[in-house]
Amino acid sequence: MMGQATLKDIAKALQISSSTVSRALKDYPGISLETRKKVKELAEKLNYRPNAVALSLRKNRSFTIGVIIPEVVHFFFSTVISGIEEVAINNGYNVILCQTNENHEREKKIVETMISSRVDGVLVSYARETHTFEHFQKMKDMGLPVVFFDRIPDMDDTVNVIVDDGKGAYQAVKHLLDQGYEDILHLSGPKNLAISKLREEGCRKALREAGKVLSEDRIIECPNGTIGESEGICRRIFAHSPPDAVFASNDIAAAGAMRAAKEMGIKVPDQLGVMGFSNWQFSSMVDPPLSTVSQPGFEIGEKAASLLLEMIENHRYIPRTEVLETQLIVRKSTLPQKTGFFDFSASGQQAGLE
Amino acid sequence: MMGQATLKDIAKALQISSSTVSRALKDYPGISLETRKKVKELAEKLNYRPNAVALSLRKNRSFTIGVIIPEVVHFFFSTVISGIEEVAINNGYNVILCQTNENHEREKKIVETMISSRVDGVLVSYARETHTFEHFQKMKDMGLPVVFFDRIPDMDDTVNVIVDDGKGAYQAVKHLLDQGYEDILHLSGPKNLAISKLREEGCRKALREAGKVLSEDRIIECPNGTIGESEGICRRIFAHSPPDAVFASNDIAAAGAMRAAKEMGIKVPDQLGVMGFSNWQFSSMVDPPLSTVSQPGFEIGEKAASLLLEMIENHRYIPRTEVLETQLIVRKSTLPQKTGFFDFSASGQQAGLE
DNA sequence: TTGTAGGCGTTATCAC
DNA sequence: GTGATAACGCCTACAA
Repeated sequence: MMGQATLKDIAKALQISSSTVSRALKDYPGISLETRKKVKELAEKLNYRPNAVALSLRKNRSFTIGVIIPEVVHFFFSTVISGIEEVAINNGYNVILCQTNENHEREKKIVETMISSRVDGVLVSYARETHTFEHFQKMKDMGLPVVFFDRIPDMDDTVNVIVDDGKGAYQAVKHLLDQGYEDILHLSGPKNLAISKLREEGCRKALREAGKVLSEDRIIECPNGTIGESEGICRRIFAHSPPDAVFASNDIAAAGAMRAAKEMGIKVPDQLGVMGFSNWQFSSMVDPPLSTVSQPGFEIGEKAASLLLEMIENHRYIPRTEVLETQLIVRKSTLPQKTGFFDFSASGQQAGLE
Repeated sequence: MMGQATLKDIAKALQISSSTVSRALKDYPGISLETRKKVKELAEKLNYRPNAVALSLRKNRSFTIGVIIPEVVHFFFSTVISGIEEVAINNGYNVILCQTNENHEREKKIVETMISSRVDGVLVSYARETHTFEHFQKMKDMGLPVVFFDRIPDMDDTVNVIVDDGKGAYQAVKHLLDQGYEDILHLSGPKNLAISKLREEGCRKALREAGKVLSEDRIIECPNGTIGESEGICRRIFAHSPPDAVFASNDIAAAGAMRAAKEMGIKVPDQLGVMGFSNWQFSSMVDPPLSTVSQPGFEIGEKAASLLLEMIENHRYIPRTEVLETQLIVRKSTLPQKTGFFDFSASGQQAGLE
């Protein structure tokens, strides 16, 4: 058991040169049938597998892409990864995965190891803590292809893939208004993420069109994004000035609002409409099922990976931002009795999963 | 932009040999302070990063471990990955991630690329479709360290990390019986997975101790593990011979049972107790919150990765199976009124998350 | 204190 | 048809 067999091993055993072995295995022209046969048989017998590391070194291409994300346990990110993986594997690439846990220092270290590992390109959704982008700039300056998804940085000439958060939020809030809800509380995400701003903006726009304004005390930041956080916040607000609907920047926050409502005896959806964002797996399972805005995670991953492979193979790229559409998912949490449970007339909605 | 700087580049620019550069950068003894300084400055300026690929080739060590799992979107697996990553990154290893999507052919291909990539070791939870293990045996025969987790194969001398599924199931069913439920329906997982058998066995044992038997029509397989599947199955069964409790092999199936019950006007937990397995993220958010058995996913990942690194660094190993404990999580779905909502007396339970 | 040479596994190039 | 050689980037005996 002296490790993996190499071309040299086969060559030595067969008393031929390793270049011949290499050619025989790849069916190059100009190798006698007999040699080819002998080589292939021995290779099979010795369980020969080409050494990808040696190949990487020689070709200066690792056929590996790096993925930097906050956390795999987020349903959204795990679907994105599936999309990335699908494209990668179909094109002969491996995926190296690193999680920042939303930590900036860790992110910087990860960038270093990505560079060292000589990945052919990197897909990034940066950490919540990240406000400066020199580490990513460095990769770009080295000529390493980078595609940002979901969270896009304040940098020049990047390639990005996002969903139309503004429009998604707009549709969500418009739906709430269409259902007759009037006083909307917006639970927003971390202020430093562009997606938070865009969702807030979409929310404002829908209200504006209805002749309303989102007053400052009707928009509350949920920086941590835990269910406990939003539950606490909602409980306080429901106690002194209850809204009649909540539009949360993500489903977890929405679930917190539902919990608070339940504990305080506020009926969802009749006394309070609740709308989330992201369509987490649990959203269709809570009671009442949660209306939300679905983001095409798998497609984002596919798109981002495709763009990256394109950049890698073409050695050049056009800076741009690809915007994918969200989809409003209307469930029971925003369908008060008065408009009827099965009234799906408002706008392009669709029933829940499965 | 001629790619990454190499030792040679620095050497040439400084008119010294690349071995000197190498030594200077690593603070080897016997390099003049002056040289060292010059080298380090230039390295910094050129943004030099050691080429991990070259290192891998030379040392015959890639400092990369492979992870083969069915799907990242499963909450359980994503927590396992987090545990693996944590250990890996803290020990200077990268993680290559591949999903089988429960597909056997894909799994075999993945094993090939893992071998080609010269990963230093592999962590595996194999596909549901997989019934033969030659591909894993091949890795083992090549001397490639492998650790199996959660789903362990029928192979000799392997290293495994699992949870005590039998005991977890036993505790779960015992709790149901303690609560006064009598007629228990078991929704089991795919029959070919050892975990399914163990959970079923634990279920039987608890019943046996209570002087009952699990009759054949009270154990139903849910091979796909979707919510729709179990919902359909339960609806049929509830219609002609309703049990008073369901013990599902996973939370998704349990959620399906709850849905079926809700649609048929069966009250959970008073008319039907529902117990899941795995403690998915959504389990605490459904209504009523779902009792379940939590598996320490993160710890499984940590343990499996630690064992693997140990095997890698020691070049030898002792076949064994590490068994981690599950934890019964009692929530409202198995606490009928008659025993009181806050009666946590039965056995070592604990309240839900957050 | 520094340089030289060889090799990790592969393949492209040139030579016979 | 086949072989020898060099090169990818790095490290490390061994030499000087």
